[in-house]
Amino acid sequence: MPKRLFRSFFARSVHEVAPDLIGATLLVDGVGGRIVEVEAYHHTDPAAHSYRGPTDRNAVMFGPPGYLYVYRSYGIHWCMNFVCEPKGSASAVLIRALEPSEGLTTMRRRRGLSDIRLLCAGPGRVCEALRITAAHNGMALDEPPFALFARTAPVEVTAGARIGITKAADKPWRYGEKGSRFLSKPFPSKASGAI
DNA sequence: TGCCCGATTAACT
DNA sequence: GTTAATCGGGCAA
Repeated sequence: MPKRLFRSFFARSVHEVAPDLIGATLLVDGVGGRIVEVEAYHHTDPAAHSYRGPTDRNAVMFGPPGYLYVYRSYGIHWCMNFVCEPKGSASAVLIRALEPSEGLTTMRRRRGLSDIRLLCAGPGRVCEALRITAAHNGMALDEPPFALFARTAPVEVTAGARIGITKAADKPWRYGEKGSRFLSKPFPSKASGAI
């Protein structure tokens, strides 16, 4: 049985946690898979929701690490983040893609498609497959319905520019499993390097 | 109060 | 490659 990850796992730099999450398994009510793509957001980062200080929406980011920050994207989708660093640092990791492994039938039904490669290939898609909504904002990641398990084998992690942002777009704070076919987009082979 | 725009996705041409 | 869908947050006035 893989080792469970608890909230203390997140109490360090978001740039350490983010690559360490690649290969970990995330389950919500027993449904989910291996994390293969994430992005790091730090409170000093102009692209981060926390950059301009606390508000009603981003309040969870300013709380303790190990909790879930969920926000509405483009008025349509939900996106989920894991809060990192000591309380008040307002840093978080955006979960961008999973390699589906548990509850495939459930995820296919929720997503309305059968192609396993598209079930969790993008932050909005992950939340639809795991049925994450604003109701999960502020919940602890080491308590039901959530379960996190450390990776069981070494993973080759690559980094690259984050997707869909205009500020600080040059920062290589997108991390993913090298060569995974479950990424939301491939990492440019030239601009990325193994860590 | 009004306006702009976004950590996206799917369906187009 | 391009664009519509869709709406709340954040800031200017």
